[in-house]
Amino acid sequence: MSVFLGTHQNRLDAKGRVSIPASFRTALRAQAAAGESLVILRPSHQHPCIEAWPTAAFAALSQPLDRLDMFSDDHDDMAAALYADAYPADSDREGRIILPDALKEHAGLTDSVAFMGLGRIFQIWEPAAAERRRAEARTRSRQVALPARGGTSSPSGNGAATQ
Amino acid sequence: MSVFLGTHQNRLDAKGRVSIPASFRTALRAQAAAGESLVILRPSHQHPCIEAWPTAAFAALSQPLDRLDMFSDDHDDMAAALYADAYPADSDREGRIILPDALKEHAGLTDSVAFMGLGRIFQIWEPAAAERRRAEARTRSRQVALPARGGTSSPSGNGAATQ
DNA sequence: CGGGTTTTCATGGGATATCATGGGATTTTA
DNA sequence: TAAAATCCCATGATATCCCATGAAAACCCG
Repeated sequence: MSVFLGTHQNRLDAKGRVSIPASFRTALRAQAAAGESLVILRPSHQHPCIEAWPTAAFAALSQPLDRLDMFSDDHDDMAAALYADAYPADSDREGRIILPDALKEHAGLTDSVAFMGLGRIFQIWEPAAAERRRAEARTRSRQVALPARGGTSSPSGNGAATQ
Repeated sequence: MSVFLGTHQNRLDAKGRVSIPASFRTALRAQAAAGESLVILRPSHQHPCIEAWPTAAFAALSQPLDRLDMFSDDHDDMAAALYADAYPADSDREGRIILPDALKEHAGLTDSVAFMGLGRIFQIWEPAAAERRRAEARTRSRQVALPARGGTSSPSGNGAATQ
């Protein structure tokens, strides 16, 4: 079920803390098991933003690794791609997290932060970049639907898709 | 099944609340599962108005995403287009909701609000804009009806859900 | 079918809880 | 030892919850 909806803007304070929006916080807490981190943060490979994964969803990403020989190059490559840039984050009592400097730089964050819900995960953006990204996604998502008409492309059936 | 019919006008009050018309409320409540939001609000991609989706209908929109590779650009675009501008809303005991500022601005809402039923969903408009839109739709639907002589356009109003 | 009663609806307001923001003290880490 | 992280507390704004009221709609009875 989708849980992260909408785009919410909060401030990054002088101590480098930012409040996770309450609805995202509630959704993360509902999914986090005892002793787990609240959320896993990693740089997006597609955009100048941070991806935020509930811990269970992130763990599910690593399941294909289990099928690889632990000493193979494939295993090593995937493990590096998955784990080496990922950071766990827990919030303080007020629901704030601290973002690692490398991730802040990747996303170009300075004083305000936009939390963009994508259903199963959310992304953390510089607010103006987030606005541009949403506009781009609206445009591109129309184009996604159209070329799949004849069923020739591998994303099947999304002529039915949407908006 | 319940459908959203008619156009109803209510006031946006000083606290930013507006009553969902009783018939729409009844239809939404009939469809909402326990623990679900009553309705999902998102900006229309075609008109200066807000689209209001029963949560189940909105969830159905996301099913095509499941068929895309989660790490593909197409998936990311559609997830952003679908979720990043969508906000869940629950009503208070009197059946009122609060509209997010971004959506109010998109629809140009100030003090009155028009709820326009479109069958499976409804739209929320500034009342004068709603009136102009209904007039335009009447004109355009006549034009559509004429070439559809062979019954090509009569299959289901799936135009309702899209931009 | 009309009049009276009851119920529902939309609107308004106040109290309380939550949220986001800010700051200081203490502890941990490099 | 200094910087960073964590913990704790406070506050204004907003959302949520609760209650009231007049108008309109629905209902009932003769």
